[in-house]
Amino acid sequence: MGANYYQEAKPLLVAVDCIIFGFAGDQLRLLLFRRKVEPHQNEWSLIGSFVQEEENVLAAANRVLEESTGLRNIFLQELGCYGIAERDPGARVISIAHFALMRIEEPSEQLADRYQAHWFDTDQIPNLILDHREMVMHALEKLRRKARYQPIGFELLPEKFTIPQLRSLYEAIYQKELDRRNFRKKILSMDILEKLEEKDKTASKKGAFLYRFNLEKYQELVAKGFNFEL
Amino acid sequence: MGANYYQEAKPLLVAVDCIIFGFAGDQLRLLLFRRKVEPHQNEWSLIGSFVQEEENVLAAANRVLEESTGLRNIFLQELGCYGIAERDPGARVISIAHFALMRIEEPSEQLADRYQAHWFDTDQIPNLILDHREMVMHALEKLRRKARYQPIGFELLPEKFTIPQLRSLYEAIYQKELDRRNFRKKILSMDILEKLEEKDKTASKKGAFLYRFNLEKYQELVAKGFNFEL
DNA sequence: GATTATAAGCGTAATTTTTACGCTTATTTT
DNA sequence: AAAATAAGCGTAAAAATTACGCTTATAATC
Repeated sequence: MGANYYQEAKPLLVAVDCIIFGFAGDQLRLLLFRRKVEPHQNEWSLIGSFVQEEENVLAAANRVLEESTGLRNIFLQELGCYGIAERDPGARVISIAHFALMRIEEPSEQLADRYQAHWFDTDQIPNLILDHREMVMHALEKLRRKARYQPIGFELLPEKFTIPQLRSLYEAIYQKELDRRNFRKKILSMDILEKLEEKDKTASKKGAFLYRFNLEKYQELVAKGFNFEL
Repeated sequence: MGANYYQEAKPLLVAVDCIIFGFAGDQLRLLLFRRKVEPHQNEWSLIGSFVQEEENVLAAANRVLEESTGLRNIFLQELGCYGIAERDPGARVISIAHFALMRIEEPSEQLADRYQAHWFDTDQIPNLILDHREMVMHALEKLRRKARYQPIGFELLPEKFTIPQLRSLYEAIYQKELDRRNFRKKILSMDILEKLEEKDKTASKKGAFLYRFNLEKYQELVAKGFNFEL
């Protein structure tokens, strides 16, 4: 110890990996990529990168997201550290896994072509390299837990959405049916949705009113002690 | 990329830091240490260490705990990665913070002498080095959130405890008073405590029966869909 | 052009959970 | 023996959750 404190320690490679979730067709989906390098070249993998010398870890995850989807400012949060010494046969690498939530919109096919990426159903995930399956499973657990107490579900929906769409999302997350009428009652009673004049008519004959999540209102309520729970 | 994939990346120092909580005198407490090295020698700090080349990250945290308290097998869980590039003026170090829960028992004074450690009230935490205060605040939040849905509080109590003791712990964690009668009703209704014959008479004239957390019973109930919530 | 089918949307009753709080009990202190 | 204290038990009121019937708007079908 002492003067040599920092010199005596052995540095390790530090990576970030991103578990990217989306929602489409009433299903929760995961974005996976073909690995470009050996070992395991061409196998399905989470997208990741090494953390650069002067780069914040979270910034590295954001960079990876932008490089792999073209999107900035999407929901991104740390999942945890994967630090088993032998987890990567290529070298001693610890990975800080992050999970991201994005709206799947038009560029979906472009994504696939440009980045060799593909959306998988979360209950049909192919074999993944290293400990990536474990990361995905943990991310799913975390998403399920977190979605209940924080309004993060909206990150997966378009800005304007219907109550039935929102319910369908929660049914996908929780993997269980929710009563239409009670769900609507509960979410509306929170008073964090803004009702719009427009209706979405793509999903039903009658059509359903579009709503928007009101972040300011939500934060105001939270400041007064409100707890989101769905 | 390609063959040089791993070679091109720049390795970083990886540390673990431990936020160690205890409970004594109806107060939640935090174990802090005098830092042994420069910079910030002698200032209050979390206990930590660099992750060794062939060591799992979690194992490093466990090693630190054992070296600093003499205790093995205490509750330990990852808190998160602290990865701001400039967080440590001594070098580029990322730290994986962990939080630990321990029973404060006899060796408390020994700890202080042997390891230059001291238990602080969680609402009277002194200035800490680097981003350690931030880590502690996050750990407190996580503890408060997690204690509500997982029976981790028992890790902070002696094996045998009374209902009023348990309530006092939760009052300390949540920083609010809980109704004696409703608290008892709720925790007993879960059917995860085993009532003992003995009474503890140190805290009241009448004395209170001792209980023990029944882990097997708890796990059995969880398997059947039970959700702990306090 | 009327009828049917479908999902949206509104309401109400039953049930369960939470909250508030009174009363008794065992023991120590006065 | 009386008073004081915290443990422990019970019950009623209030709030939240659950179950589910009915109406409505629209597109598809007859």
